[in-house]
Amino acid sequence: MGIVERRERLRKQVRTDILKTARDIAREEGWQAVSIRKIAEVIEYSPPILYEYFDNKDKLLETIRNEGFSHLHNELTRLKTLYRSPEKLLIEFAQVQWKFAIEQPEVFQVMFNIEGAMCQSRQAFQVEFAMLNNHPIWDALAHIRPRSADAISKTFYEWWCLTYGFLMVSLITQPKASLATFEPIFMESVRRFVRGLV
Amino acid sequence: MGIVERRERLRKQVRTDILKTARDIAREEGWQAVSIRKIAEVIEYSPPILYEYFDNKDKLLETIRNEGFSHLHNELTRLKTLYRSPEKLLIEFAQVQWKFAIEQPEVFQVMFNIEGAMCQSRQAFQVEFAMLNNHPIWDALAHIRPRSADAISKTFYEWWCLTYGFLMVSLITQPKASLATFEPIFMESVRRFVRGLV
DNA sequence: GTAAATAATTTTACATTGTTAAGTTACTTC
DNA sequence: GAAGTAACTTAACAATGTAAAATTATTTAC
Repeated sequence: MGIVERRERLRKQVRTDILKTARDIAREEGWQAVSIRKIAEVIEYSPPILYEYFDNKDKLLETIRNEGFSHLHNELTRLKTLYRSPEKLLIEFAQVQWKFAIEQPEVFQVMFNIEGAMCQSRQAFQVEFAMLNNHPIWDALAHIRPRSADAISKTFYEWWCLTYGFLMVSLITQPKASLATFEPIFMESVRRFVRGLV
Repeated sequence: MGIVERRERLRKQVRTDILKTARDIAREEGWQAVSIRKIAEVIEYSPPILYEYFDNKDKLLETIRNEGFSHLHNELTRLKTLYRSPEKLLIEFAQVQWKFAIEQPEVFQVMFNIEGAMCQSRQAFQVEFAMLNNHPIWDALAHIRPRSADAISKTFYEWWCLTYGFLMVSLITQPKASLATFEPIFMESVRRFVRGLV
């Protein structure tokens, strides 16, 4: 009997719709405008239905945040298979980060609690910024200049502050239309950082 | 008759109390917890009184944001009188920025719409990031390495992305208790940036 | 010193929010 | 088709920003 499967498929679809709708509203009107009721209206269900899929609004945002971080992480591991040179990997990944932040600003906003997005869970940060080896970026830095784990961890942290920091400042302070102007400045900063590593 | 003056003084005091209370609540419980009613309760007035002092909640936050930016700007001009060397000025100002962000995180949060703070007005950014000469930082960069105005403006922007970006990433992703750990990393990044300018 | 005028403040109200509990409808199984 | 279960909605609560109306306190004019 495919009844259970059909139900499961439907559930999955509704869940995806909820997440997509939240992102859509956020992109159009900002995260302050995202409410359970508005999402419910768009997906044509009553508001309490959302609580069948997410414990609360915070967990919904947490899901979007985690998807954002794991999307970038997947891109990073994909790039690792493409480029042997650690320098190239860093630069290409920075490019991917920029593209992601510009194309999906509403996800980036949730990832870092900026511009009205607010998610309590700090779990994603502990994963992203864990200063352990075996992270592709950490490895790349270690390959470019082998040093003590502590020294590399420091550079690892500087990397995230440079890339994510640049993106945050740009997304927060610049009007959307003029953002493209800053991409070359960003990429040049990244290249200088990579050059300065040796 | 000093009646008008007395009233004016009282008004000023209440206004200050409102701003201070907002910051206090934000520091203790975060900006999501700051509500007109809660502020009113603390200053022992009914909620609508707040609208005699600020058009709305957004304007209240805008005031805190502007005060934050002008405080830093004042510190910068103060430092300019203390240090002749532009390199020294940059490094000392970075130190002031760090101190400010750590000691008054709730103000920093409003300045950049992070961690639940949300203020629509972008006015402060236009002032802070206006790539014009006569800004102490812009001047310092121009003195360290004289170039075209465009080239300096680019570096000027990189400066803000480095300093504010580093602070944002740190404030957002790190638990308050461990923030102190990152100060030397921040300062080293700034020094490398300054060294790299020549 | 009292009445009128004005300023200061509060009470009441409305729409919107997240979220829960109770109720209802639709579907599946026997 | 009846019983049981899953899916869903309605109604409700407390908290929010904010406006209008009502009230109280203070000042001014006589």
